[in-house]
Amino acid sequence: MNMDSPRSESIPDPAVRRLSLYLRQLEEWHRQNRPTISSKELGQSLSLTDAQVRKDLAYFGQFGHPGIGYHVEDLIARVRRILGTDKLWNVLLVGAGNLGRAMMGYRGFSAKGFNLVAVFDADPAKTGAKLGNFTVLPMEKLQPTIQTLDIRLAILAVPADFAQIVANQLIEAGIKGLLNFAPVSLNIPENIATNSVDLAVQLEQLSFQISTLKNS
Amino acid sequence: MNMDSPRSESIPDPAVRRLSLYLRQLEEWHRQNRPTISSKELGQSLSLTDAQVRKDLAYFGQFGHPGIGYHVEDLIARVRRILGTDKLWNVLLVGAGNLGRAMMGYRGFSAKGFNLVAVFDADPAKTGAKLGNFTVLPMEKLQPTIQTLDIRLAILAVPADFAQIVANQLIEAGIKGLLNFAPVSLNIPENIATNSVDLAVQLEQLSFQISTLKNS
DNA sequence: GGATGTGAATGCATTCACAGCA
DNA sequence: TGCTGTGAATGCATTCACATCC
Repeated sequence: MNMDSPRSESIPDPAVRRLSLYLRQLEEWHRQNRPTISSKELGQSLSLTDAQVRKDLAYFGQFGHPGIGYHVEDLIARVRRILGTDKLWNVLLVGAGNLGRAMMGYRGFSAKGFNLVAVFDADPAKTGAKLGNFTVLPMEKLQPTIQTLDIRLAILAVPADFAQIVANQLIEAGIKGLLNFAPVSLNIPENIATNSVDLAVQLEQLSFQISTLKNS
Repeated sequence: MNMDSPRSESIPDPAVRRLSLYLRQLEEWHRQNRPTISSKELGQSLSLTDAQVRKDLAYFGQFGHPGIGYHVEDLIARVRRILGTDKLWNVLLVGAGNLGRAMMGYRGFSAKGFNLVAVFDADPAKTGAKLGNFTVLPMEKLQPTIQTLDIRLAILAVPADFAQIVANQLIEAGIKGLLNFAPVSLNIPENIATNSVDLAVQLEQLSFQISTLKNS
């Protein structure tokens, strides 16, 4: 069962976040038919040190070749395996508003191992409608759909006031990971993975940086 | 080496990120007419320790009252001042695709101190069209618009292949902060603030967490 | 020579624990 | 008593520096 994941619990969280960025960069080099890459180059492309890159990758195994670097195609496969995206994940979306429709239109999912397979909305005025390739389903269909399609990931694109309620419904229905776009802090059990993106928070961080970056 | 900005440079980045979350939570309590809040409660609402909250706020000043806590309305004003969102920021958007249109439709900007004032697209088929309240402008209008409206923040919602090019144009035209939704690592000068949101990266992180969270 | 992998050293961020104030 | 603000202690993450291998 447990082959080359020696110490899952001692891996720094920042290292895992960077792993996704390494992968994105590696895929770019792969498109350019670059066969091999050094930790130095990989680091430079993301403004990191070479040591940082090597240390990060070494948490998961020995993927490099001294004197040569990392084989791009091989490392991509390894990183995907680590992140769990070597297999395809079915994903559902709740919220057929502006943001939800943007998600439905996003063509980049499948290349990264994700498959948007169902869209829900609580508003009866929206359910039944055909938006792009999707028919918007009512919330009652949540549980059966999740089970039938073995969905573990959900994207939450509903108004702030409903986010916690819908999150509860999703977890109740068996979802294991939640990507939340509503500007609220969700109260989520320990065994459910969650991740939030708040547009206003992002802009605030820029505002702060600009306001305090006068002297350089 | 000795500079006269006492703490501006020694504030941990994670503390600044949490500041935005504190603000969001405080605003929620303010809507509920909660007059005062303790570091304990504020921490619990975000799964942080009370000491963490106090230490974070103390980087910026002494805002609390021993025995009582923090005055909600006052602290909101203080935090907004710190983040720079006590004044309104004009923001522009590049990219009138799916995601761009979602941004145009987002009603939550102004309450947080941001004002979307102009939308651009490189595609001549899109420029001139009226989308919602916005007329999509061609890229040639970038520089004059930025200067006329004193825009310092930009949201980048263009395809990956164009992100770097457009980023360069924006910086050239005087933009100081950049919120990038394209799945690429931008190469940006030191004195420009930047922040990225990559949907696939977010999902990958969830995938990893779920895959390695079996034992709990 | 050119590059990795990794203990050791450094540097940050978080937590502790307590003095001090309302 | 209840709560803040903060030095000191702890715990993590990053960087250094070098043995090792192609």
